[in-house]
Amino acid sequence: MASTKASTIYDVAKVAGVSHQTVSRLLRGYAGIREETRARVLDAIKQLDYHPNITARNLRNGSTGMIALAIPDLRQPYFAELAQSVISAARDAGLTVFVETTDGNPERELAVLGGTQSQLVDGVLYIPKSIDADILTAQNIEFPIVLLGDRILDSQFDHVTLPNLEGARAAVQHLISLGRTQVAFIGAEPDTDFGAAALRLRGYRNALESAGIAYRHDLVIFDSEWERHSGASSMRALLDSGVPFDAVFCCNDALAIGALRTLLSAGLKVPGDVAIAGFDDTEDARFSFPSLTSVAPGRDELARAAVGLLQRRIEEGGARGAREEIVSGYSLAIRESTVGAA
Amino acid sequence: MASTKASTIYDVAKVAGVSHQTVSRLLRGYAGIREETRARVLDAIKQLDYHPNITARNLRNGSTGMIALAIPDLRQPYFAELAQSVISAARDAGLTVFVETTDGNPERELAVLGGTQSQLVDGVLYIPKSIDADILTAQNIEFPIVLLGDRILDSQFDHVTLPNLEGARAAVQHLISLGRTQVAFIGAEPDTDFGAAALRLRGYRNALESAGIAYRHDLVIFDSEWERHSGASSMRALLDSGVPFDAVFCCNDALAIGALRTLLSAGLKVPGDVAIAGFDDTEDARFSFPSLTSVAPGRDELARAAVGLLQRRIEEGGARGAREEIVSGYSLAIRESTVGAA
DNA sequence: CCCGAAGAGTTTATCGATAAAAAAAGCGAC
DNA sequence: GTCGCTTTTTTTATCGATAAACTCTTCGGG
Repeated sequence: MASTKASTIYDVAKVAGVSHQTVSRLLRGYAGIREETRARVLDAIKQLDYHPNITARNLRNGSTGMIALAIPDLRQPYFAELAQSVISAARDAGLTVFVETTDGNPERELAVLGGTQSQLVDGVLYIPKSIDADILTAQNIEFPIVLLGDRILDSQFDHVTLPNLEGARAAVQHLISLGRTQVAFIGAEPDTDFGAAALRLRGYRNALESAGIAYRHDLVIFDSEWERHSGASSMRALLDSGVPFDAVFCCNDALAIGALRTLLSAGLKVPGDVAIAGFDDTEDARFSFPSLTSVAPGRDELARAAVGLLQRRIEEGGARGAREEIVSGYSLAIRESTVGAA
Repeated sequence: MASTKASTIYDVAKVAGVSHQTVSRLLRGYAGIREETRARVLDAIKQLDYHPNITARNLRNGSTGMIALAIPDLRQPYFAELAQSVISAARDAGLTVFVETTDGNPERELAVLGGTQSQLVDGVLYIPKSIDADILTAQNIEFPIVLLGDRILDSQFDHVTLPNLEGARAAVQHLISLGRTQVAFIGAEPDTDFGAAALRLRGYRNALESAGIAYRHDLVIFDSEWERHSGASSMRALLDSGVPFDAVFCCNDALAIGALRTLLSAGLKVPGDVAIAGFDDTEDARFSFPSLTSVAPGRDELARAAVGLLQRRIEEGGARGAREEIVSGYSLAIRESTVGAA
């Protein structure tokens, strides 16, 4: 650490009566060292409480064992939980993570890619929010990067994403199976055919279709913020529109929590009057009242896959293999907001 | 970045036709450089898109511009929001943060202090959970460290904490001002006179006293987890005990959210039958239904203070000044769980 | 008895920056 | 024109590790 003078391999070497190189070799598991010498060096290491200086090693080796995690905002539970999973997965992989929050701000999202600290890390795990594929491609990125999360667009980059379509379809099918026929959708995004919103909307339509229910524009609410407050206003808008509905699928749990709040404060019963389901299975979904039915992507699995993929790319060095796309599995956590007593 | 050969100070020097030292000096804002030379160097820097190698600089300077944030678990909103504030504050201070999650596990909490990466950072911002002052003191820590958060114990270290007693007192006074007289307390911890739980309990007792209400053991529920699930079971326990109560103060919002859920699913009206207040003012408190009255510590202020203090300690080097203790301000966010219509 | 190969260590160069010392250039005064 | 002083620039050493090249034993074979 900065404030104390730590011992170096030279100190160890001096104590052990060998050259620094012998120490270095031993540390890196080099075979040709006599048993007696090895013992002396190990002894010196213990005696001096020597720890290799990572910075020096990094400088020499050119790699740091650190990855950056670019994430919009830890205040949102979905991101916080994802970050936690990534950090754990990275630790298991022997990497340390360096969290860079972007606020979903395009400028800051870009800054991460060119920023000062990008040289400190071996690669970047990127959870984009407002940046789209074209901008990203135009950046001419020449280091390992893996995109992660729901808002992944078709791009040249490796990415790890959620079963958007399938998950949404399963949730909506569940709502329909309860006898609901007027299922609203909150969280559509205008003007995109790609991305999580579009895929989840497609899953919703798929489910309607297979149940023989006609798709209706007036049940689809646009909302590209996907936060609690926007979910609350979107639901307000839906209620104000006067269009009758008996269920809602929200693109994520934050929207659902906000929508749920609006429903309850409007005096409606959930799930009596309106059943509601979300996506992400964040922890707050389990403790709302009624608790929230939600699509649960394998978050840890996702994080592990992303870290693993990034690590492979780092090891590959320049030689880039074909782009990879990993999609996690999912399950549907059914709770009170769809099958409650109320 | 690892995969591409970045240009160095020597490359810049060659292009500009000067020595590397001239470049270095210019970069560090040294005055004695002729205008014409300066222009040539700046030109070369731009031309080569040169960025200084941080690792090399760190090795030479002995400092890294990075701090570690040791935090139990990002999945808990309070920690996630605090982490977000710390990261922002650090960025403003020109530091980058390196998040280390400990799961509140004593072993891992200790590991952070001796761990490999501790040499990578200039200091540590430590949010302890299960570790106590004695253990920490015994660690013989010889680098800058600042303790942060609610669970700060009396110790030899600098720390930045919340107005535990005052905040709790204000919340309970508010409950009493609504005419509630049987105010329960969830989140007490056995066997401690220090720490947030004890201080908040004292605040609770203060409020009762000044209102002339007798303190009653049967209204105080022990809970040292302070999580949603434990809040739910603590409330369950309180209800099962049969002790009548018309208000609850919970030591944090997570407990309150869990308790709220139990109350509502037991068919009680909030705040009609029971008013409830929490502590932390996390975002989920604002979107529960009813929304949750909560003590709002100045989280950003807290984070800024902690980062600032740590930075000062880092700059001081070994020469340690007197221990500092900073307590943030607070306000009470009054919401539906105490003054709702229901 | 000398040569070559293998084994065990040591010396020297390097990563890319900063710091200190040394050298060169510029400039006014005598 | 050159001495001395300041300004500007270059040279050399250093941070703590790794990599490559080199030295010194030891030992077996011809």
